[in-house]
Amino acid sequence: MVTIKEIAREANVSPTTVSLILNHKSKERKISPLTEQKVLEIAARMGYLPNLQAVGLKKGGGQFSYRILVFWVADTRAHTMLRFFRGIEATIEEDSLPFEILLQPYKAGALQTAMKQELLLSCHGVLVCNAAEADLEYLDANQFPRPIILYNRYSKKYSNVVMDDRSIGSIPGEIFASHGKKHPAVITTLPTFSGMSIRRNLFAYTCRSRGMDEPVVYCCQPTGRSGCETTLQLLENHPETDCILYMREGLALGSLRVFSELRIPFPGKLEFIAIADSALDFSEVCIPALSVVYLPLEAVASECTRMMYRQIHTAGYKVTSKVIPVTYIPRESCPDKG
Amino acid sequence: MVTIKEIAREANVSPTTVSLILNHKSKERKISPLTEQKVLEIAARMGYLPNLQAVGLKKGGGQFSYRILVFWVADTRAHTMLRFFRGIEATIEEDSLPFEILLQPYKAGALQTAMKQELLLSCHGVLVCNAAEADLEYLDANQFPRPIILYNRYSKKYSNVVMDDRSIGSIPGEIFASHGKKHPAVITTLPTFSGMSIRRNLFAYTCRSRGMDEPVVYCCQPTGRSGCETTLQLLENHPETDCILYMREGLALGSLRVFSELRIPFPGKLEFIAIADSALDFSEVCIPALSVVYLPLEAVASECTRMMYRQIHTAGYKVTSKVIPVTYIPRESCPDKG
DNA sequence: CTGAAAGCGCTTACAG
DNA sequence: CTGAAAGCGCTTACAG
Repeated sequence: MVTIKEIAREANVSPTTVSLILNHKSKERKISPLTEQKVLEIAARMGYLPNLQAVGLKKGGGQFSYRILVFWVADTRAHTMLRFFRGIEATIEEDSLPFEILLQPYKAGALQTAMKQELLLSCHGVLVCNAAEADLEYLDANQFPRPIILYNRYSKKYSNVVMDDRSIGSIPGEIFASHGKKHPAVITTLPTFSGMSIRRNLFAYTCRSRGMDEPVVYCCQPTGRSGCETTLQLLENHPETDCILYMREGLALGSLRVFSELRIPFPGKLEFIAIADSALDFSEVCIPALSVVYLPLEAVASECTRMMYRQIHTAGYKVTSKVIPVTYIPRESCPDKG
Repeated sequence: MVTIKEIAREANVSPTTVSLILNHKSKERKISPLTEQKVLEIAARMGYLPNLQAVGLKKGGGQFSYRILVFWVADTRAHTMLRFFRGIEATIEEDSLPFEILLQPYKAGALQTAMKQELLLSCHGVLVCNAAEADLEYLDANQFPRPIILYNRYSKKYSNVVMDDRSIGSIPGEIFASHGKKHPAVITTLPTFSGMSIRRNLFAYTCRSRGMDEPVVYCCQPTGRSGCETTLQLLENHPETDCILYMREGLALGSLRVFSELRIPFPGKLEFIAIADSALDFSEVCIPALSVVYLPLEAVASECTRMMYRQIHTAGYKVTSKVIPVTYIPRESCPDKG
């Protein structure tokens, strides 16, 4: 990076003069227009950019806040992250935390590439979201200069906040069982983290232990259209299906068209529940309105934020894990029985 | 902020020792455990936090990238911002730009509060999104130390990238007219920026000039539920309505329940078009699938990003304005006529 | 086991 | 109109 000094040398003036000119103080300090012109030209030619750290160190004096780096995967889970972020923002405001949130996108499984040493040093704390198994292994195998908290991933080494994956899976199972259902199905995307498998396993386990069939599992792309097509396949291949668990809200929303076209009534023989990971307020007005296991993303975000504050402030803060409970919201797709 | 020096004084050791201890180098440098303990304790008690700017200045040597601050309003427009962000990320990757994107939420109309001098100095460029009128006035009335680009707002003072608001309004008008519609309606939220008014005005203008009625306008909250209720009211009060423009996609999605319950068929007498500002891929599978004026958020983001790069790199870069065209996508709610 | 000193890149009070 | 020098808070090679 070119510095003010190099420009000064090139222009045959002092660093002081260069600094003044670059900060638009030529007028008030009466720098000659010629000098100004020359310096500006050279700065542009050399591609000068201020070193923000030096500027900050000199001007800011102290700092105003803690910088938190949030690593998140920029893929279809974007809607989820949105609620998560709003949860962080809300908590920062609520607790008047001096936090500055910096987003750092990364590719699933490539956390290692994104977690540069210099990047870590430029923040006070790190929140890792959506870590894949490979990412967790990387975290486990290395030491880092700043405190790290995991969102929705289990860990022995790092503090973490998770949702109650077991309940997320068992609740729909219990409900379908109590409604006398026998032939369950699951529509899911490829699992992106272990929690998804836990949810599915607990659903299957609950179904079995309540005397239902082993759930039929259909896997699709994370789009509404794919949810739609997959649901159609499921119903063609397994017409006996009487209850469906959608592992993502978007898949359930996509499927509505199928139910409408096949004239499947709600309430009726078929019931379904979706795990609602999105920010859509649309699930309550669609037809049928979705029964959902509502993921408490804001609560998780809030806990992550507060845990981070404690972690940064408390020397020798111990690894802690917090499980946030989930809510079930019955609506038309699986109405409560009196 | 407490510094390493102050801790050193308090602990009766040198700053060097404190630095070593705080950087977990006690072992390799054989600092006595007593000293370590003492310093750690004092640091914790005094609430020490490293000054990242100083750390960065010393360690990083140079910098690795340009830091861009994105001011955005954390409200219901969150979905829009999501697509916008992905557009930025995609362009950064595509062009291999050395950009670091920092999100700075702010409240509509309170940009002034968020735009602290120290914050601006800590970045290389600023992208202001969702500015309200008051925010634009603030920007116009003041000078800033870093280049500023406006997203989707017109300005004489700052470079900006806007969507073609006139077409966004006129396209639906032209289409309804060509389908022989006579009684248009608009369902909107309160306008949050001048572009929304332009869209509405152009729609009304197009309707009038094509011999249709003046559009009936209904205003609602930015939720699916409110869109649903408002549509019901509209149809009760104005049963003659034969075409509707929804100013937000979420309002149209919310209204689907009404059409279904009133057994209004598509295709049929009634047609509607939505301005699609969201990231939902759901509009193509809902019933009826939505005809939309699709806002080119990714293209806008891409242009903002590239413009920022030029702005930062080119001394004396002039104020430029770029208009991004929109696309119309016909679907079931307003099918194309042969 | 510990410390004095140099220096990262900038800004600014002061001197000329 | 311009420059020499101090200093922001840290890290680290070097000396002891």
